[in-house]
Amino acid sequence: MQDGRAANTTNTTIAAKCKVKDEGLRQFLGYHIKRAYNVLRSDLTKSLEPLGLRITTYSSLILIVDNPGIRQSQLATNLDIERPNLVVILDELEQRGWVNRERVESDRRAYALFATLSGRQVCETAIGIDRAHETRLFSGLKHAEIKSLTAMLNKIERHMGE
Amino acid sequence: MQDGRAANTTNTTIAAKCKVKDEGLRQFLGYHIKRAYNVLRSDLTKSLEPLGLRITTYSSLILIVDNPGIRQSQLATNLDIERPNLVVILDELEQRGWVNRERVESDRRAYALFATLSGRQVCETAIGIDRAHETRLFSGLKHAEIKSLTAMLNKIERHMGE
DNA sequence: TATTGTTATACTCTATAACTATA
DNA sequence: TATAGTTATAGAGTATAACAATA
Repeated sequence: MQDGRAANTTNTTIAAKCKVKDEGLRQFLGYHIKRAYNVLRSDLTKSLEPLGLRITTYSSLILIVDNPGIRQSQLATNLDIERPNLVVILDELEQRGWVNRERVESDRRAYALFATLSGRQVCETAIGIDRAHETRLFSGLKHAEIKSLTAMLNKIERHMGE
Repeated sequence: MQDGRAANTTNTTIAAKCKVKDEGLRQFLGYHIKRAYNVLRSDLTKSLEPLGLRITTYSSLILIVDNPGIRQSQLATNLDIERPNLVVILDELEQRGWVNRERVESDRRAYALFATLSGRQVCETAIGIDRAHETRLFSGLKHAEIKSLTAMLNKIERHMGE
């Protein structure tokens, strides 16, 4: 089964007329997670683009809206983003007028982050878009399936800390 | 542990003393898929690195080993990789001596891809490493859970074609 | 005209080292 | 000295347009 190239003169291109064999890849759960993630990322990116948000800026904005005064370091930790990468994300959010950095008086090294009114508004809109995006892509799954899927993914994610 | 400072004047830094609220993000399945994928990607990348393989070169190599004579365009389609990006992946595999591009006589635009002996050997080793990696990270999941997880992810993935 | 592989390019995400200013 | 934020930089993945050779 491995080697289709019986003769160069008769049929050099067996793979071309057969279905591609991908059992070797499909045996790995990680392969399916990657493919599902790519589909989701691509669709959500396109869905958020009209708002001027990327997935990273959107995720950051949600946490800032829900946690007024959060520090950059806390945000980075919670989003699993390296601090240097967060800087440009916040620059972008600040430039759009959606987030403010405010010096913390008690520790002048740190910045506390606050969403502006328009930041909270665009965040609400984005959440609605995200919900619609997931409703669309997860329509084949029952509510209970989504819950168990979430639980299993959390188990995988937490496994690195052990 | 995080925050010892009680009050600024009253309390400008509420988030600093509370656990960060991430329910807004955690309501989305896509967020959990992304985090699980990042953990998996990072661990598999490190695991394959000693072999000189990246995830993309490794995935390509598996498909070439399992489908001798496959064309680049077929490979790109099956891996959901754009053709231009596949070129550098194959350059790398060819440079390592793991894959050969062979002109197809019946269509001289195309290349048929074949794994070399050492290509098949490194692929076998990599598959063993991948299995160990998944065994490690999925140890919290039962076999039946992994199967249903795979099925659900496939549903999500296929939803884009509709 | 369409397709295969290629080049060039660009954008995003991720990752690390080193700097500054505060603590 | 240690930490918060920053700068600079590099690697990897992804995406599109345009080209040459071939169909």
